[in-house]
Amino acid sequence: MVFRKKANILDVAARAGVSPATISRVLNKTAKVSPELTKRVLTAVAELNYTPDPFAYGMRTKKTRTIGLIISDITNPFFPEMTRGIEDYIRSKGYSLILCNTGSNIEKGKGYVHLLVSRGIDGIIFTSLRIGKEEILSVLKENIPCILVGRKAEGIEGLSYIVTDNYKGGGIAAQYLFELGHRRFVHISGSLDNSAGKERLKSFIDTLKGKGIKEEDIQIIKGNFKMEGGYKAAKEVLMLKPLPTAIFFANDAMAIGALQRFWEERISIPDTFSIVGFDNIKISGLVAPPLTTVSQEIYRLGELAAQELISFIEGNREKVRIILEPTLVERKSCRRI
Amino acid sequence: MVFRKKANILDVAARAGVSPATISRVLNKTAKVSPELTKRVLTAVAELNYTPDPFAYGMRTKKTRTIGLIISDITNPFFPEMTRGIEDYIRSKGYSLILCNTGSNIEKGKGYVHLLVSRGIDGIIFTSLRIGKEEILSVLKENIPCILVGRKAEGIEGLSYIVTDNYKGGGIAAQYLFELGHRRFVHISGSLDNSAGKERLKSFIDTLKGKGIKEEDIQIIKGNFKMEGGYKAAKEVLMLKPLPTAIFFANDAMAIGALQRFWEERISIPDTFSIVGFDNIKISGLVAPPLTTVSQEIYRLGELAAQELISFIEGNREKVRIILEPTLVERKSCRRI
DNA sequence: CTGAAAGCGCTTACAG
DNA sequence: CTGAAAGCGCTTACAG
Repeated sequence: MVFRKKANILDVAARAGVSPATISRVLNKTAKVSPELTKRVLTAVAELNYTPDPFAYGMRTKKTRTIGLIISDITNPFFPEMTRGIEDYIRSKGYSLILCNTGSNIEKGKGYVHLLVSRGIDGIIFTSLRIGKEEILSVLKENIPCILVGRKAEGIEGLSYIVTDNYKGGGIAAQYLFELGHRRFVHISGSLDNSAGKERLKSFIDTLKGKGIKEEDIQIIKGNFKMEGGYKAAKEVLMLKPLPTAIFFANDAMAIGALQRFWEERISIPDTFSIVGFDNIKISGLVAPPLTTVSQEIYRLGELAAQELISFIEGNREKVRIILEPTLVERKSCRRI
Repeated sequence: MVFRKKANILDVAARAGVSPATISRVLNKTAKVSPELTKRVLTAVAELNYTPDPFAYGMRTKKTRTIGLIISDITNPFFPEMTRGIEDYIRSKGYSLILCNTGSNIEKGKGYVHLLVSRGIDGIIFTSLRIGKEEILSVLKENIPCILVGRKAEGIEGLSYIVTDNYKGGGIAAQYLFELGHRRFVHISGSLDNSAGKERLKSFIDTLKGKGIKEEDIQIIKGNFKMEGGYKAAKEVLMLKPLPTAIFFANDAMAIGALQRFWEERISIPDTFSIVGFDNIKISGLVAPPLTTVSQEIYRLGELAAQELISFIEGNREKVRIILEPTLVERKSCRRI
């Protein structure tokens, strides 16, 4: 192939014997063009291997067909599954994904928001409100489509969200453990600055109390949704009095961290403790023992978020709140007592 | 805040009482501007909350400050760690990352390459050659900076790469297992269409033969680097005759899948088999038993790839081959016999 | 259905 | 050191 400068719309127009406007119209399907001209345009495009300049296009239309995803850390196993759901969907619609890891750092998060906006992305998917409500509000005010996944948009009226019914999920865990005969519980909570952590905690307690369990038999250890947090919490569990027989972790990552600690301490699961997690991340089925957990459709969560965001981008203005149902996935980390 | 149209460079110029060229020059530091004017420009920029239009900028400079990363699947735990290394680095340089999951589908991979190129990204990070050499060659020919991470660019002269010394890594596994007293081995290989899989296999065999182990005591089962592959391979291991005492998995994901299978079959590790993995992904330390593995610096691999790519983008033209050293991380999945 | 022309918002020779 | 002006490659009223 001879080296040749990239063709522009004028080259194609000349070759096809039409005006650049016509080229634009057939490529963007933005107006009717006669079959005759359409054909000439298409062959000229093919012959010159023409691809429209994305900058010029963007300058006119203000569209990048790019969306931003802001997460804390792609290394947290929850996020890859969700990210995959998002990326697969938007790709099918011709969009690309810009990935941003804040490391849970608020300033870094704000920096990403500005970066994305200054790059002219078409929309943003948030996974946390920790960036600050004012920040998100200001993006919304600029009319940039946004959506929140995995938690409710508490305190931000105009923000759409997609979540799993976390309140119901916590209840499922409580119910299951109770039916297995357990009467002394601990909950290792997630971070409590978001609806997911709060609802899992609250419903676990509510449900158990509803069954007549006393307050002192429902102990709480504050966690943070991270593996290391679970690892640390496991140690604290061992010092509890009275010792519980059942542990509900606010997510699988913490449960897996705890499993590790128990393994090190030669504490056998589920013989000593019955354990229930939350999320059903991929590896939960691969640890020993395989983890019983309240399952969220993580991939689906991402997919739906992407779908709604693109619907906003393409003109829909209705605020949306989608709530997915959690289900129990029974594996081997619990026993009847 | 009153709603106001976004300011453009003319607005700022008017406000500062200078020409748009001067605005451009101070913002891009592309020529000396007197302190006096610089100051006026800066305050006008601040007052109008001006951010340059990324499209107009791109149209003139042909730079997007965006790079593309093409991987098979972010859900494979190796990739998040690498991706994080990449993203952290490029972010610090003002670049953004577009994430592309091919699902190991060649056509989809090619589609991503075209998409990225048509979007005018500044560079591409590849993690596999499976997309097709012609494809990659054609990108290289368009003078778009590229780099390959995690495998050697076999058969593509002009492509720089960053890898771990996989040949040495396989040898480390062999040596370690041999010293523990093992004399009958299986290797569960990775996919063999890339240097990583091939070298880990070859050096394992070479090293063992060098110690006098007979061919029939070094069995090979073909794997694919995926968890499910390891799960399946574990079953095949059980039917081998003679039964090996040591298994070297070409990566941790497969080892973890196998651990799961062994757990289900009530086969105790390391009592029945000693197991060594490769990669040292985060969860390897969190399975039971914690996995002994040949460690790659995964995050560092990503970081270096990003660094070299940006150095290409910024003008460096020298081809680069960086080889990182693997090390053994001893945990609990092996025993002396 | 089609084309001529304006204009999107910048950067960068060019001239001084 | 600074500005006037051309031009990057498109899209989209406007006119016919």
